[in-house]
Amino acid sequence: MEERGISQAVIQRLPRYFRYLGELKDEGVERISSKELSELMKVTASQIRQDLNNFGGFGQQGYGYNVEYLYQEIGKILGLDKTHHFIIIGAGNLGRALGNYINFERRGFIFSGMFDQNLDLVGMEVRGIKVQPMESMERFIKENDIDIAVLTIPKAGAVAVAERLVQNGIKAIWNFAHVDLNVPENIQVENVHLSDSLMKLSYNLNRYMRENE
Amino acid sequence: MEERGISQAVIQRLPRYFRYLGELKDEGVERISSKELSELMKVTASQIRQDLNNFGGFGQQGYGYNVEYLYQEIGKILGLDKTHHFIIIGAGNLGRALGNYINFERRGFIFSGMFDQNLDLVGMEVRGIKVQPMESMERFIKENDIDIAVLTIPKAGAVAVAERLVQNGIKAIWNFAHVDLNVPENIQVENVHLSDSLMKLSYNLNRYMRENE
DNA sequence: TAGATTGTTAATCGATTAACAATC
DNA sequence: TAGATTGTTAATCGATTAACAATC
Repeated sequence: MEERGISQAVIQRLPRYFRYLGELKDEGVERISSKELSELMKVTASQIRQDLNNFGGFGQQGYGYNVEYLYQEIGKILGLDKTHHFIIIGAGNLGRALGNYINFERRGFIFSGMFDQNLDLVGMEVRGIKVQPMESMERFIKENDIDIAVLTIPKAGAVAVAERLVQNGIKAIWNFAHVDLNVPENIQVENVHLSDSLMKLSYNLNRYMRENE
Repeated sequence: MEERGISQAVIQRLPRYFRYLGELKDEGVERISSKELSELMKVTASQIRQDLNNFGGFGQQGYGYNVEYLYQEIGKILGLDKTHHFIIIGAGNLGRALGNYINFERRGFIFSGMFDQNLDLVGMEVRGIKVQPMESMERFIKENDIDIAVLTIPKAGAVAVAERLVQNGIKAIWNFAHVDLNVPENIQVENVHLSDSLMKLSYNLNRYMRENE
């Protein structure tokens, strides 16, 4: 499990580079220097060069970076050249919203199955995928080469479901449940705690208001 | 606009403290030491004490922290004792999912209005709130004391809509559009870039797979 | 070639952890 | 009072920024 020593702070910035480079590419920009990119993204040129050099030298002295090439390379670093199949656990509003989001497919994430405890939702279709009962989950994971699970269920059941997912070979969990999962460290978990995010916004909003009236 | 010098890293951790304390409170736990809490949350006791002491001394030597009191105090720091009205711009799947999420009300965030460009969606109801056309937005914001806008529209229109929101007195934007907004610095923006989050998961998943086969 | 800009080392800054005196 | 645990200062660690030699 040899840690490659690249900090999560760096990883977190890669998708943003990827996004800006994608836009530059679409605009037909061929090359860009770290300085130009830094002005666009409002970060330091130093940081861009340091971040990229964690993964290799993608630029050329005196020239800068080739936009198309760098875009492709960051995509590879992020693993977007690979295909992963994912399932969504929880067919509520949020689960259905994510299931309907077609852009994930463009990045290699294939929506393959959806599950819910609530039998009223079973049979419902989301983008051509039929919601199945929880009992079918184990078998489905194994037979369909699923390695990512998206958890959009209430926090009460989330920890137990996460354990079941792991036992059946899930390698990564995108967790929208408002609870910290308890899984082995070789399982990748990415938390999206929406209410935490809203509370942070709330803090900043109230602090600003306090200071200004 | 005097900066109070509390880092966003600290702010980001507050909702998690709040969540754990809420659970302890519900379990009837009366007091807890930074050491016990640190074991529960898998952080250092030092960090907990440092974080809290940015806002004042909430504990007592030899005793620890009173759970109920600390919970309340963190809630106040986060501004959860105040009420804020928010609107959702974009009545697509994600917008509707957020509109249907009732827990925000419990924290003082009141879902007050919803808007969409698509006239097919106008008139639709989400939790008792009728979707209105974009033209009604300006007036609605002013007449209903709205200070938070949730942006769940495609990135193409997001930057322009954000500017309109700001012109009409919105103080904070919870941005789900996959683009960086360009608003004055006194406007609070909290980004939730879902695909960035998924790409980070992808990186970690692929790195782990690379290292293990 | 001269100019530009990278890759990388060194300096700085900030955040986390450790230690301990204060005190309940 | 003695023991426990905070609040806070000092030490360490890591991340960011600056500087510059290498090189296209």
